[in-house]
Amino acid sequence: MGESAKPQPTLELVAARAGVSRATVSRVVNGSTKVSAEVNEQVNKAIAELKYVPNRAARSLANGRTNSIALVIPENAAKFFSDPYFATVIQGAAMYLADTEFTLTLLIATEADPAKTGRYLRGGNVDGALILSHHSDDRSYVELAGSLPMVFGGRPMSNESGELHVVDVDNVAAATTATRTILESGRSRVATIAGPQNMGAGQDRLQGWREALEPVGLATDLIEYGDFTPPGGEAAMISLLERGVDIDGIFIASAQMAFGALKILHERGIRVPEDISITTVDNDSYAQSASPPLTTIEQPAERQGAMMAQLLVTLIAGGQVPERTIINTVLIKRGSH
Amino acid sequence: MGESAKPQPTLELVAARAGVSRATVSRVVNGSTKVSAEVNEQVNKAIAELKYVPNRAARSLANGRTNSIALVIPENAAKFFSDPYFATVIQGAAMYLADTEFTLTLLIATEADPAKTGRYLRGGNVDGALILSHHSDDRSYVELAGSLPMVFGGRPMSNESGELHVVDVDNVAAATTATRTILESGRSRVATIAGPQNMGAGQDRLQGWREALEPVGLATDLIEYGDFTPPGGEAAMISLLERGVDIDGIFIASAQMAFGALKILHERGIRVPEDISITTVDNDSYAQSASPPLTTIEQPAERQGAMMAQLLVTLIAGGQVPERTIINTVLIKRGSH
DNA sequence: CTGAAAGCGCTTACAG
DNA sequence: CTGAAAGCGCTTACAG
Repeated sequence: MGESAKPQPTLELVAARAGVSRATVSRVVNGSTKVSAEVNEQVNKAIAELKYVPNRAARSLANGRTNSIALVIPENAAKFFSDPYFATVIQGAAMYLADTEFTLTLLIATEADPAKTGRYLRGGNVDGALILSHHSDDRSYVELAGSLPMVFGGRPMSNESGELHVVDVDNVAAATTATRTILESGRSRVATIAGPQNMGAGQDRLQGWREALEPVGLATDLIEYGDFTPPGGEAAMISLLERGVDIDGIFIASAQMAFGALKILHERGIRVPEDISITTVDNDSYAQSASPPLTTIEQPAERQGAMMAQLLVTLIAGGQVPERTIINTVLIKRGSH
Repeated sequence: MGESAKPQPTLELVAARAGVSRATVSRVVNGSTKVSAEVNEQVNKAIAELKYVPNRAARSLANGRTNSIALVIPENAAKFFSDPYFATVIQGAAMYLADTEFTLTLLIATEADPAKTGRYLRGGNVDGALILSHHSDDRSYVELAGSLPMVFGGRPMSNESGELHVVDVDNVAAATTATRTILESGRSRVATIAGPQNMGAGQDRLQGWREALEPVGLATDLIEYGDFTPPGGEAAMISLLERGVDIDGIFIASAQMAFGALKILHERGIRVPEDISITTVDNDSYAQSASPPLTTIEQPAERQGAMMAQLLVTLIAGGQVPERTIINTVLIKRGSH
């Protein structure tokens, strides 16, 4: 008959201690305004004394909300997680949600069972989802957008439906700006190391480079591709050099690739920016620590993540959000151009 | 009376369709062995046809388990998330759990409300927790270990209780090995750039450096500290050089710091490894892309994360796990020593 | 091997 | 402003 130690105190216990009904305790817990100040105080006192914490499962079952949000990440996560840009987006979303009632559930979209994630999302386990997939095979998520509030980070490749909400930077404009910065220092033979063409960011940055060169009558034939990583940048740089063309500028689609490219350039005694002017995207530690430090386009990744979370919360609450939200980028001039 | 569209099919619907009771459907869903093959098949057919997915909240409320695991991360997450090592640990844990019934909930231990995380963990919202905090103020989590299955990544600073489960690399041995590698190339004036001394890894690697030098009668006075980031490494390198001592080797406690130090060395025309031999810890893209590529100790971060998850799952299931699990490191020889 | 029934801890119309 | 009661969708002894 004595009180046992471990089990969490329940609403019922709080109610008994405060001398009110469970309904009233529930109202206090949920911040209902229709509770008298006096009762409100009693109940809060009991809650504090008992260290009562509401049971999520019960609450969820009763009101049909889960208070949890999925963060979907492509399995190809080795690359993904170690990319400071994505890591920072996640951080921004997580920190924003830490101040809300929502909890973030990490979902790895595994290739072994591709339907698993969809099942989970559709299974009523979350109130909404943040999608960071960027590959061409993101169709399944795009289709889910009809039945579950979702916000995409970066534009998905397969956007037929239109009824999507995405938070993105204007990658085309960013690349154009970065490329023009090279032109301003008087260069005229400008190459690019582009990102993967099965990602929106990869496509758009290549496009932006073109849009800077074409209007001024410069050639757009010097293109190599990398996977956004340092080794990818190294390989692309080598290929570029092997062409035997006189290059005096390169727009490189990510700082990590620029970093790899720089290494090759150093090894061959090619000077930056004297011989080749370089600009890139991402203001991460690669851009900052490179020699010379890289002139780059900063993407406010943390803000992007927070924005994604904020929009999703709005969506879940039944609010309206724009289909496309653009996060402004800023050009950071350093020594590489 | 017509069937409406959206609402998830319930257990009840499946039962009706399969012509059995809800209890039986529940048994099938949970893989009970005491169901006849025939009934089992009928039920599974109904489940497939209805695309039934069990409601987590209801299940959780009924059986007292949440099937979710918290991943606790210190708020000081800017540094944290962009550290490839931690990112990879998280990835390892997430991928391991993706194949289980458990879901990973990201918890940022916010400084604004330090008790919030504790409340969440104690509130019965999760079945267990993975703690990646490494600072001296991790006491609150250590204390929680009594009431909730927990596994620590890296040894916590305040380990009074003893009843802890930690997965760690042997940082002392790693540092000793790395430092000895410098000695083997005939160096005798060996400095270190150590990590933060409020983290276990920072302390232990400094200790390992000492243990390599003292037995052979070398001085252990050349110590500078950094925060594990490239800028931290730069600053420490500058301080080291300002001492005006002839240094011919440096053990640097992280690749990111080594990376920063290398930048300073390049600028001053000091050659690596000719003038100064360098070894470090972490086989990430910093170590791989540096010039020269860094001789380093690889910590299998993904495996560490997976191991943490695995041990926690065992603990939750009521199993026994060792208090300390050591992940082996491996020395990777490259051009910097 | 299978079913009826109680119960998990909340929320929420509905009355008053 | 407050309470009694039904209900959220499962699981699990308990019988049979």
